[in-house]
Amino acid sequence: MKESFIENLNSLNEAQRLPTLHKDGALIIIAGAGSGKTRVLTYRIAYLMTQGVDSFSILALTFTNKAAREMKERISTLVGSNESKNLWMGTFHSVFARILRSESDKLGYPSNFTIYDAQDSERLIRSIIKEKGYDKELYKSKQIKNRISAFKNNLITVKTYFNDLDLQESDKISQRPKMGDLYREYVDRCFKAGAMDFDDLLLRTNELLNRFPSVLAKYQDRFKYILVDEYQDTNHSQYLIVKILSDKFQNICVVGDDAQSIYAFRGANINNILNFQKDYQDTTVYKLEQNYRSTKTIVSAANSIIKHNITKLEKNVWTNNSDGEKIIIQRLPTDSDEGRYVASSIFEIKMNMQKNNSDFAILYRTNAQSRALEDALRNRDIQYRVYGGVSFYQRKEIKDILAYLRVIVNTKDEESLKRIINYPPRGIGQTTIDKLVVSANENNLSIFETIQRAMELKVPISSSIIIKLQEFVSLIKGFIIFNEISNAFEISNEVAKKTKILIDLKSDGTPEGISKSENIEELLNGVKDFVEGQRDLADFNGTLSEFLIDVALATDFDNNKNNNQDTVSLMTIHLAKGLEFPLVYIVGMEEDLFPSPMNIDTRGGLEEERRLFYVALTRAKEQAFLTYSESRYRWGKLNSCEPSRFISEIDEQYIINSTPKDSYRSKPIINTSIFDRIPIIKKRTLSNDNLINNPSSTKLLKLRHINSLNNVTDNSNELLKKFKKGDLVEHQRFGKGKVVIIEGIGNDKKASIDFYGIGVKKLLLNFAKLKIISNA
DNA sequence: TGCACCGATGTTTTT
DNA sequence: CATCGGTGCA
Repeated sequence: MKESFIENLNSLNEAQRLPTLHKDGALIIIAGAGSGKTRVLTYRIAYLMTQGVDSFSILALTFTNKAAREMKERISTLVGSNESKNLWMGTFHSVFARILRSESDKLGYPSNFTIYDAQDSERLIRSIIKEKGYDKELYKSKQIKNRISAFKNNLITVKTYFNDLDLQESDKISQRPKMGDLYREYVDRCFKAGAMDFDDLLLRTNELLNRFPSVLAKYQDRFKYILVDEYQDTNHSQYLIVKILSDKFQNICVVGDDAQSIYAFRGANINNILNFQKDYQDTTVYKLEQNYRSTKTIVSAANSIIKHNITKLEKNVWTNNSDGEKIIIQRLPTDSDEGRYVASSIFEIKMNMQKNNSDFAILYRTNAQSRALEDALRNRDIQYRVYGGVSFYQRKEIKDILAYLRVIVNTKDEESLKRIINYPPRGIGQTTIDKLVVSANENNLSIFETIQRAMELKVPISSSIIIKLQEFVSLIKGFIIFNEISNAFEISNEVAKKTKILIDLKSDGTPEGISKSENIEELLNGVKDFVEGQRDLADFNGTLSEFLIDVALATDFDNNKNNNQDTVSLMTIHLAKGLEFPLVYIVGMEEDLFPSPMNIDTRGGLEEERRLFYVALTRAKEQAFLTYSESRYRWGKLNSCEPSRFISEIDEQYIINSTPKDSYRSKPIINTSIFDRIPIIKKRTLSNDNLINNPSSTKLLKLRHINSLNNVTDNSNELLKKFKKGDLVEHQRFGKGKVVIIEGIGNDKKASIDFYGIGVKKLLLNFAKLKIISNA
């Protein structure tokens, strides 16, 4: 084992090997994009273990659970799975949720505390605002939630808030004098519900470590070596946890890249990495500057972008890789054209260069942009997977089942209880729930207790409804008993069956119902996998409460369904951090979108957007494509757009700016995609000498030919083909209107029509009863 | 109380 | 455009 590991060490370069073999003390590794920082972390942990450090004493904090899992796998191949079994690796949130779980009694929490996700928190805040009768225009639940989150991430407790006149003053100025009350009530209600939100997992950990010296000593002694990945994205709360835990041994290794700090909006403090040397005396600073991931073109282009930022650590990222292809910049008329362009381009590159779907990623600034891309990929029969967005666990039907499970584990969980008390409908309406909430708060009881004691508490509810409530209580109590003798899978199955949720959805006949029931079945499979997967782990039993913690902190990447399928990846740039793909499309390169308009008023905000662009571009190994549209649907309305300022910040020698003919903008888009008419890399063949010798570019020359073979046949009836932009039409219900745009193909062809006095409607031409009055 | 429909409203980014 | 909350009727 050891010999082969030493051999492996030789595969590291000098800059990587030095921090890898640096055993004790504080070290910071400034790692440029693609410089192999994960490798250094992995090898360093393995090295520590070969030096006699027990894996039990190592804590590694990563940014995603997926990163932790992968790293752990690699370590176990290096040193053996038995040796690495006890490593503590995971995100801040999941590691400290685990610790809190075993120490929660000290803080007055049940060990089965519920973890509220962002949606739960917001719902609770909304209902508090409503109960208190505050103006919901002034107190927007989302804003309140963000503010509370910011308080927590900066360790401003309710008490601190009320001791801080400046804070209170600033809320008064912004017309929210009740902010403090809301904050207090929210914290109170979470506590009563036995619930922690995401920020609590960090805040309460700080509380735990600061208030209980024995607990602190226990974990300080245990974690003799601490490693933190993506240190540039830690917030103040996380920073303090790391600081206090590492205080005893000071064996702390942080890895990060200030140029890739992109989470300021959730409290990430770039100063944590900039000031690391001040926090630990005798810090050794290492820099990884050689990029192994990308072509010279990508690396240089990315450098030319980040150069525009003032706040940064100096470093010089370089590569020995080949020049590679230039970055293609493509302008398009609309967002659906953008989708078609990307889909066609992927299709053709796949054909000509023997690429798999999984070699491609499409990155965007906002989740909402995925739709047009998905439509286009589906039309081309290209398999894809969208990461993030509304994740699996946030779907209504999933959250409903999970709400049952959460109540079973913790009956105080208010949000979950409200969710299921009348689902499926059992005659318990909003008024009843409101009365229960009021009574529960008056008597300092949970809603579940209040229901059971409704009579003696004299809650003004009719006896017939009380009976219904009792039935609900018995149902839940039955589940609780069942759960005591079952694993997570058995109880989940029982809930889905007994409540009839699964069967009702399945038999309602609608496609939505079917798909929902399938999702629930998938959830059940997931629980099963969880139970089976945990079996060999010593400190896990596959219980429901373990599963719920896992689920609350799971992201899309952790959902291992379809993981081995060959799909194009679609995700936001944020989610793409840490990943790499041979071919990357960055779409929506427009002002008012990227950079986000919310972030352009301050230098710091704009610089963060620029770092985001830097992250996006440096995901690409071989080639990057940037696209922007001249118009885009937003909130159902067509808006015109300008190219992003970031495009002009890229050094011109690295790009090919493909500008379509002026004429094609005005042409109606009918029957064929415009990309069947316009060769994708048209400009390349004309203007770029040094690409001619490149074997891959000769392959690309054939693209035009393939294009013509790939026209999509339009099987819609003849009449439908006649509609075009500008036509005056009449609809049975909406009256007269003008065709604004036509999109889609075949039976999917749609027309957006501006009806007089009604507005723009999008109609499926196959179904809409439309008559042409006059042609454009 | 439940359900169907309507209109208002909102989009950064996520653990 | 999609979701959500509110309203009004059975």
